[in-house]
Amino acid sequence: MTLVQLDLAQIKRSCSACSLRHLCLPAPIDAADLSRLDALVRARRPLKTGESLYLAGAPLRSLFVVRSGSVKTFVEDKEGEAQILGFHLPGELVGLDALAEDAHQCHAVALEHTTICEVTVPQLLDVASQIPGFQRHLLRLQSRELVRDHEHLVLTSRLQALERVAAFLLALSRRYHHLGHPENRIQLSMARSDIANYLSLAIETVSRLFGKLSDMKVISVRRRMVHVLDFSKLHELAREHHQGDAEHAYPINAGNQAG
Amino acid sequence: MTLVQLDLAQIKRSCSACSLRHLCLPAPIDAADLSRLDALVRARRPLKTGESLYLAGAPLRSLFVVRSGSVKTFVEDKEGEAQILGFHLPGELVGLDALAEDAHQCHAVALEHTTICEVTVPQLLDVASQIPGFQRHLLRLQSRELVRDHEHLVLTSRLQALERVAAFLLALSRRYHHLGHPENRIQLSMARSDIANYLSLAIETVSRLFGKLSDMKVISVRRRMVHVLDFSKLHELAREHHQGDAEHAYPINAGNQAG
DNA sequence: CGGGGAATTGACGTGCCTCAAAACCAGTGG
DNA sequence: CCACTGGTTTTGAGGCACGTCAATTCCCCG
Repeated sequence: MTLVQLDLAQIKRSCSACSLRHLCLPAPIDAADLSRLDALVRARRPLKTGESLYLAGAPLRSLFVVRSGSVKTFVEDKEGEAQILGFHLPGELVGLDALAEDAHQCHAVALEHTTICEVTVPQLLDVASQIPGFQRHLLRLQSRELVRDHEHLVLTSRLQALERVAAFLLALSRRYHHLGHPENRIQLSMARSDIANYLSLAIETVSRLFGKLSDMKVISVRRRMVHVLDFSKLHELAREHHQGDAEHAYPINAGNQAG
Repeated sequence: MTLVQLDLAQIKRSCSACSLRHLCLPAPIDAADLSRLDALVRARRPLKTGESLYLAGAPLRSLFVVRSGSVKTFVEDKEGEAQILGFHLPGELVGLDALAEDAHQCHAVALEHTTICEVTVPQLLDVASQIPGFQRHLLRLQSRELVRDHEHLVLTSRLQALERVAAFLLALSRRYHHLGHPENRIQLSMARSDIANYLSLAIETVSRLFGKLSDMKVISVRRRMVHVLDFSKLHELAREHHQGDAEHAYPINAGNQAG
């Protein structure tokens, strides 16, 4: 390997050149600060499908940003049954829930071939106390995570099974679109069982509802490839804009059966 | 009102004299820093039952600490149906989910007569950047909130109705005990409908299960006063230590019906 | 003592889970 | 090129935990 190649690799994994920069860094950041950040971000060996980024209980050393691919985080109960907390796409910070106890509270596993940026916590806190606005940025990211969790709770607690699936697909579409993907084409990186677990449904129910949405010509599904055919219908099903829908006038209960 | 009384009131609401100090402040904090904090904490007019601390959508100006009483936070969907996100007891910070968008994402309402400490966000961030460890403390608090939310999700997603109620009571018992209350005596500040909503159950189900736990001699209930009679049984029911229980060998499903 | 919200209790219905089996697909090796 | 294997996904039949509806009962409070 020549020096030139090394330099290229170096540049390629620096924040300055990263296309995801606007996702993990605060908006106004000058060149000097940026290079300071570059110094402390390390690239990790890429993860293969199913490989673990960290385990619950592990001492907190670093936080991670997904660079490409995707990661699921989940907790396990005593019987070994998992509850998936979230799916993390490129540009998203992983590990924030470990800051309370200085130990990871959940497992993080790659859903596909995935590359990761790593920042050690002491360095991160150090930089945060020095670069104005960065401390605030961290708080913002954590707060955003809180809001996400609340949305997840509402998703699983207050929506019918079909509504959950529709909302899930819409959210994924939005997030991938935000990363520059076409918004009608969703390449799922997770298995049906992961989707079911995340939505608190049985795997068979998810499968059936994918079929139903397909029958309704709202999406087309082939294995893990989903195409959205009718966004407005999907929105309607996800109860996201409810513009005078007629057919499914369910009573909206304080705590319905499905949640 | 005399000057002496004013001074007493002043002292009483200062952080230095607050019995909850160890809850909202980082452990090692010196006298000078403490008085600096005192300067920026304001007491608010007490809230009556049902009164609102802030509404979703309101611009973020301050964060709040419950001083006495309790608060529920909740979001509302388009149909006006609520989903309760959490109950906040004395010493707990409220409003952290507003830091992402500089606007409150949920409503906060007092469940009983409640007193509140208020800190404006600019002042808080200012102090955080000056007092070493305080920035970290804020991140810790937010992280703890994340962990709480994850526990709430597991509670509603993976547990049977009876298990949820048991786990809920145990958690409340623990939290009040931590505040110096007797751990077997739980004075609920919220209505059955709030508990039901928080646990994603129908209000009738909660009522029936309170009755069932009472029949089983695990608790005694009279209106909003709950006494725990058998902690180990309650733990068992909450699936918190599962020591070879025989009777209810449910299959633990990937996504059971109730969630 | 009477009005009204909160809580309880009972009868019944159903959305989703469970169990079971078939279909599908990717990867492997003959 | 195709049969073989194992995991994933789909499809069907039936059951149950919890929701819904409706009617009391219980308190709190004026």
